[in-house]
Amino acid sequence: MPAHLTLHDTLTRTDREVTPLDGQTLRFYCCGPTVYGPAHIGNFRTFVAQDVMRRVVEASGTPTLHVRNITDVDDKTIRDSQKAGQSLIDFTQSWTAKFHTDCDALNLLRPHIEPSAVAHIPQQIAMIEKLAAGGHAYAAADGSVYFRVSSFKDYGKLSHLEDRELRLGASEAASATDSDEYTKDSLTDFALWKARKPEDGENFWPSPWGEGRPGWHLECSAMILEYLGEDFDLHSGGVDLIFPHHENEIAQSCCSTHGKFAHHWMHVAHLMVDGGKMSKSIGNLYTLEDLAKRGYSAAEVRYVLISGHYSAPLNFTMHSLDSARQALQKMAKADKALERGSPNPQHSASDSNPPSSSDGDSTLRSPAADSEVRAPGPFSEAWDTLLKDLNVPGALGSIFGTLNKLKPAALNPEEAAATRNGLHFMLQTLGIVLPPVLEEVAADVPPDIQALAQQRWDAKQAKDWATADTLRKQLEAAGWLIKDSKEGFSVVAK
RNA sequence: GGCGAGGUAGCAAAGUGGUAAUGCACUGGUCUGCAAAACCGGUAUGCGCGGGUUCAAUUCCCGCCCUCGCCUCCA
Repeated sequence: MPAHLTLHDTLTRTDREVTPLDGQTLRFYCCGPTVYGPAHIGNFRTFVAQDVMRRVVEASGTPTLHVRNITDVDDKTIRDSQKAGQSLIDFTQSWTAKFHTDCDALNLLRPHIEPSAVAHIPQQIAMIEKLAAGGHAYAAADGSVYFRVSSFKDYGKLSHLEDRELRLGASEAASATDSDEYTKDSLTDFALWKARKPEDGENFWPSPWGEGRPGWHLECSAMILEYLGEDFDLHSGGVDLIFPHHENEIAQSCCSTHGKFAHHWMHVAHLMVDGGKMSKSIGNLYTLEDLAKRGYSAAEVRYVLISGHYSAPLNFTMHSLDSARQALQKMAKADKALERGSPNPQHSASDSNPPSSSDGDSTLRSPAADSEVRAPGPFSEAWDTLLKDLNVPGALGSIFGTLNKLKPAALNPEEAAATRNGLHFMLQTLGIVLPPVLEEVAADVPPDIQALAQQRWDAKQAKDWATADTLRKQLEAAGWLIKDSKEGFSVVAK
């Protein structure tokens, strides 16, 4: 199989091969969540795309070092922890735990390192000192420290805003009247260290410039230096982070080291809901919990999130979740047919795993559990498609196309086994966990329904079609479907 | 105003200089007493609009319209 993934690079605006600088391990950094509430599916779109990227790299034989931060100190975490009457640490830790629960449900591989901002204050202060020594930072009268954007000639290269003119829009007009902002030499300068304010409460740290807290952009630069060094393979985040966050990271890092910083930039487009942007006021900011209440599993959500190319906006709807459910069923059925057709079918995973969307991934059937899943087999077209800028929707289409062509039920044992291995390779790479096939047995059929169904079966055996049909309609009206087979019948919720 | 992404069947979404994957939905058939499942088919002469280049464009070029994002802390 082809060796390397090709990914679009935001900086050079070209598709480039993703290969490790050190020839061994792909080291990459993802901007993580700010933990002041549950993450929504838009946030998760980015994390899922990054997860697929990592899985593809690993599936192609390259180990990874995945670092993703937890932002646990900023205006929102401080504000909301105070509202909740909790310490910042307690507050952010509980939301971090929730984040992890959601990540597990979505079958996201845990980053190898997940550093938090408050745990790296000294590293951040050290970086500011370096910047100040190099003439890139200056302290304002109130004790805040700013980065002098004019001191970095490459500022704006990533976002291609180098020759932009600052327009004084509404938000800027507002911030310009903020006393904080008056202390900056230039409107474009950004905070490295924010002086302590009364509303910060207990949340401040000592520094050479007085008490305060680090600016948001700084944590990523400092933690990248700590765990990945001066330059590393790839940096990723949502498109909205290109400016100013990533631009500022580049400025901080390049000016405080001699490194080249990230060699590749991957940005994930936003998720839209019902054709528009998500917003709290519209009430379309869904969390996994919201969707679980509507009966949708995290696996179904994941499928929807990967069903559009990461670089293009994706429209999320309830119908897309229904569609995902059916698509997963289709895959699961194909998998089952392949399993039946394979020689020495192993213990049927689908039999041993209860249908559950709320359990952690450990109890779900994961192709990752199969030991010899290493090659795409008949799905090489899908695999090749995936390697071209992570074309997941193209790969999914190819997988179905291949399944349609192969007719899983008609393969000989060897072909079935090989096909199943290939399918699992692809599923594992996409992080798709197949659901149990919805069939026959419905555990919680009420006794009266069961009795009616039995009557219908008896009538059918007596070839009393009229009675049988009447009873079937009666059951359907009550919300139950009858499915007959040669041996008997089953009742399924409509 | 600047920068960026996108406009492909009812919905979603790939893709290509040579006439449109795939999933959902819908629909015809086989099978079934009838259904369900399964299997075999069908469903965009068309890819935002108008020009241009070309033997040939949805795919390249130009112009225009529309949607979305970013333009200081939002994945």
